[in-house]
Formats: sequence, C-alpha cells, structure tokens
Amino acid sequence: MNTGFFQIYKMSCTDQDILSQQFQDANEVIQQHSDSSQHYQPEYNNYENFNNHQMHFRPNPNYYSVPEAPILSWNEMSNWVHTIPGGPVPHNFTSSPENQLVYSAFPPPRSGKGRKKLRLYEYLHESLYDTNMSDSIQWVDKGNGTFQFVSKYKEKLAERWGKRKGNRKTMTYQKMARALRNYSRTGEIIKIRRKLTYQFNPVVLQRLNPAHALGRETVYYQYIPTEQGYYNADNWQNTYGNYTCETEYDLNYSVIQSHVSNDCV
DNA sequence: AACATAGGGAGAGACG
DNA sequence: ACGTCTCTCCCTATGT
Repeated sequence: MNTGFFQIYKMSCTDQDILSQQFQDANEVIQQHSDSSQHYQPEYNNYENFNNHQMHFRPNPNYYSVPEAPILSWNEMSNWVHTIPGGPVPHNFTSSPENQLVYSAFPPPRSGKGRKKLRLYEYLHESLYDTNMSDSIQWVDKGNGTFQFVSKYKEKLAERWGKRKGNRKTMTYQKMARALRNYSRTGEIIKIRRKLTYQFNPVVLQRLNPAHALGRETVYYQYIPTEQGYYNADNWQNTYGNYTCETEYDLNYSVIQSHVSNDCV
C-alpha cells in the first residue's frame, strides 16, 4: 500500500530570504553548467543528493527547454508561495493530526464532455496515486517526479493501460516502454539511467500535480511516507549502486538541493 | 541466458 | 478527404 500524502509548508520570511540568495546562487551554477559542455562536475554527480532530504524544492521549470516560460527569481516565485488561504479549501483537503492541511492525493475528476484522449503519461501519473497499482509502479522521488516500474508486476500495469485504451491486442511493458521512449523526444517524460526508472518533466508534473488544482498557487510540499509505501533512497543505492547525473535536468535538481537542503529540513 | 534498453519503421485510430 | 498526433506493433541490436 502506498498511501502517502502531501504536507503543505508555510515558509517564514527568514526562510525565504535565505532561499532567495541560495536560489540565485544555484541559478548561477545552473547557467554556468548550461553554457558549458555536457560534462558535469563530480560534486553534482550523486543522485542521492536530492533523494536524501525531506524538503523538495521546486525551481523554475525554464531549464527544461521551455522558451516561453519566464525565468523567475526566488522573490518572484515567493509571491506564489502560500499556505492554503483562509478562503475556500478544496474538497480534497483535510486537517492532519498536527492540524496542518494535507492533500488526499487524487485530483478532482475532469468533466466528461470535450475530454481529450487519455495520454500514457497521464495514466502513469494516475497510477502512481492508485494504491491498487502500487505493486506495479512507485514513486522513487515524488518531489522531482521520478518513478519506477516494479519488475515483477510491470506487465500488469501495461495490460491495464492497454485495456483502458481499448486495444485489441494485449499491451506489454515492452510496447509501453516504446511509447515512453517517444516521450523523451517530446519531453513529457525522460528516461533515467536506472533500471525501469523514468522522470516526469517538471512542467508536466506541475500540471498533473494536485497542487495544480489550486490554480496559480505554488504549494511546497513534503511527501510523508506511510507503511512501506516510499521507496527508500538507501535501498535504491544498495540495489543499483550510485546513480550518475546524465541530464541537465538531473543536474539542476542536484545543485539546487545542495544549496537549500541544510537550511530547510 | 534472461532481461532491459534503444530506436527504426510502418500502420492504426482519433481528432481537427 | 487529408494531415497531424499519439501511440501500437514488430523488429533488430546492444547493454547489463
């Protein structure tokens, strides 16, 4: 059972000031790396850098080749940072035992008419919140959109996808993975160089995320693992060894995480 | 050997 | 009817 939920953060002015400077520092590092070659410094090579912390910081998505998106400074971003205001609270928010707002995982369903065809990445995102599918697909790091298929039951997920689409033939993981590789070209999902592991584009993730249901508010959240739901980064390392950053996308998260983690946790 | 990954290429089906 | 998009299906090759 993977029954995690999000915890909404409220950040103090001091926190924001600290992060503002760190965000700018991180941005400078990112830009330096973006301008230079594909070779990255060794200190940014450990994927675990951003798996080992509770706080997941969402930087601007601009680095992921979205030219239309403006580059936001932290101060600009901070205008978007709120707890849920005193106004209307979405139906799927409730209070945690600590009297904090938590999100109950499922976004409200879309209305029927004019609904577009279900995309594979939407289905996968949906499955990641479906406790019935947690034996087939799991978050590795919900904060950065990294997820992993479970080797033993990945075919089950593929079959369900095929049935959902109404395919004549049985969908297999191999065929589904082919579709996922096509996403690497369009950018919705990229392949992580780890077994059965992929990562959502942060822009896509933000659109699919429950936080998006709140409109223009950016909500910083923490994944709170329950039962055996969360895939521990230590297990990950033991199973597959050190992960090396392959993309600018990974690099940026590592850089930013290394700047903000100590002060925020 | 088995499994995972990568990608070419043709075609199906939905949609505008 | 046509073009585009998003897979779907099958295939071969390579890596782990």
